[in-house]
Amino acid sequence: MDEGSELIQQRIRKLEKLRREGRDPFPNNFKVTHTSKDLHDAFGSMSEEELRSVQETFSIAGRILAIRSFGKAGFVQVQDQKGRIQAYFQKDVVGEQSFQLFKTVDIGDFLGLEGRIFRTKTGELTLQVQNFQLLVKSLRPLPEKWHGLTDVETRYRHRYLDLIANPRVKEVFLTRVRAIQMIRDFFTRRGFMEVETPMLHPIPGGATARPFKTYHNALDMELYLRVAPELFLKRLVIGGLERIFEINRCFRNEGISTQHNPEFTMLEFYQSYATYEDMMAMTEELFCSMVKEIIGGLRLTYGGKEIDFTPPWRRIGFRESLLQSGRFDPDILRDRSKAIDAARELGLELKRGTSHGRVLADLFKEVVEPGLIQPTFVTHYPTEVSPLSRQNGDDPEVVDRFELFIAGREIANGFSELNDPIEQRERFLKQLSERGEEADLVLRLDEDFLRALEFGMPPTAGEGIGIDRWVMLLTDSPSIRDVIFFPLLRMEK
RNA sequence: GAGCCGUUAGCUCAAUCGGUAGAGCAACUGACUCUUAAUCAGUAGGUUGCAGGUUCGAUUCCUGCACGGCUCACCA
Repeated sequence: MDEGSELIQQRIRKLEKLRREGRDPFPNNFKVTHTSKDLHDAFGSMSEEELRSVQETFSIAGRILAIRSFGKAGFVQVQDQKGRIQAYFQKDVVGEQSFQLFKTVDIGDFLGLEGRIFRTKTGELTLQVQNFQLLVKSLRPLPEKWHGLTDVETRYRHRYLDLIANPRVKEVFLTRVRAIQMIRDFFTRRGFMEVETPMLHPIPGGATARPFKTYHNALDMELYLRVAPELFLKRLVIGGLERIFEINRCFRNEGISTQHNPEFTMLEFYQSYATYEDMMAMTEELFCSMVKEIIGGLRLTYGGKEIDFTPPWRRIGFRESLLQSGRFDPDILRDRSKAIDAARELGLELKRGTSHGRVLADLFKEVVEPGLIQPTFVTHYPTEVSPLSRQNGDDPEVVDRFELFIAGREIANGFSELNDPIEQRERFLKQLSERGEEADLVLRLDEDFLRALEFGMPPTAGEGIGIDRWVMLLTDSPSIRDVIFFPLLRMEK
């Protein structure tokens, strides 16, 4: 603690004075009967005359956000989890001794308040305090009330201050919680079982991203934090769990940006005897129900752009989308070198595996993706960039896969699962040879997964949805850090 | 990892051309029994992110570092 700080010293002196007077500055015997919201809900529409007949007393507790005090009376604004309410202290009502205590409380302290409800001259619903207790003496001054807390570093590092000072922040996280709850309900109602699979993977798989490495002492074993749950969820499908979903953290040791946090939350779900087309239909249904429930309609505004979720959403083939951009010679689809030329013209670096499909995917990312503002399913990606997807029956060069784009970002990725173990092994091997130079990618053949596949996986479709990015859309948040309580930051000095 | 921008009182922000670092809120003292950015009078609060350099003199100019933001790259 910065013991030199005068403000903290003052408060410590107050705390010591309370102790000397025999008052506990941190008691825990106060019983709460109501929240601020309970009172607003019950009495918010009643006039002062009507309130006069309410003789009941209410006990609420919360943190003081503002004090407006006079000689022998005073108002405080108290905040609890559900909101804020004003309380009125009068010397004549609470008594001389209690009023002296009231005079010493600070912004930031917690109070337990008991009293009647009334409406002030200016019309504000207010608790007329009859008895109260200091519940917590706060030792540090809160951010200023009018401008609030805007310093982003403080907001992220000390999220509690952000939550206290900026009511909007609580709403964002409330929306996040509601969205996740709705996803659970959606899948549970459809007979999906929620499961948990390992975070610690001996071989990282299910996505091509750099993993975090860790180590288990007793087993003397290197482990990786999972980059995706996919391969373990499929093992469960092989075990006969036909409908499963998991909502949990994934970890990728990549750069940090407004759309990337090293740990993020992903929903993955799998349904046997379904196809990628069923997944698209389900995604539409899931997202529309959430938007309707949370926004109250099918249109929302993100970053000033209106996004319309009215189904059916646009669907376009991956290759078609490249041609429709009007930026490319159609031959890029047939001729790998033409595709590479097009990429060079755009100034793209092609250091990764430069398979034809990879190059086309890079062109797509550069040219098509940013323009996909309205919800759009892009289907039939090149097989070369989709190592876990089932090939299309008519054209083995592409897979039965889609990605959902909204506001120029990838939100979901789903496909009919590849369940041919021989083909899967070949795809893995191809992937390994393509990326062999990139040693730190730690790609290894997951023999255990391949063995499981050899026992037979029912035809299945699966999908992954980035929850954080979806919540960004629902809450009009420009940065992923606005929807994660504690985004990763460098250590403070 | 690269580029650009930022860092001044607890919070939000000023500070002319390089010339003694200010305000509002918060805090402290006093007045005030319906305020709500309460009001009024007064007081205190600073190693200007850190370390160097230039200069008679640096918040200001230069270099390095730290942390943050945005953009790019890697990825989802």
